[in-house]
Amino acid sequence: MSDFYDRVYALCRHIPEGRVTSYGAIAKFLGAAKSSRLVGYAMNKSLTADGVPAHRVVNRLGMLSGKHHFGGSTLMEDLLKNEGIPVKEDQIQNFDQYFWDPAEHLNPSDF
DNA sequence: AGCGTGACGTATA
DNA sequence: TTATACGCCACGC
Repeated sequence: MSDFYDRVYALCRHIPEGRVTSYGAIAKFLGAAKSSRLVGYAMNKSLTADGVPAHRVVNRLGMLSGKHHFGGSTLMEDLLKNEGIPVKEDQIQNFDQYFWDPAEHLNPSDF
């Protein structure tokens, strides 16, 4: 397992309940701002790993782009709603209000 | 070993 | 302003 993935997983575990972040924010925080796709790829793998709240990670528009990978059901949506995050039409409402920026809450030296 | 792919994001037209 | 193009890099075939 590559270091990059480990870092992504570690970071995701730091996402507080009821909050979400974006692939780009994660990539940027990990120093791979141009590799946001890799973050998404890593999340895909994380579906099989536990301790990684993949449902709290969405694209920069707050859209549930990965919902299709959650078994094809409304699981992701339910999980988010369950944490108090309003989701409608595969999109988080008031996204900026729930957005959680790792750079503002985590210590880069931990990674 | 090489090629295509992808839960994104930014840059152009 | 909306639509398309391209870069990015690890992974699977």
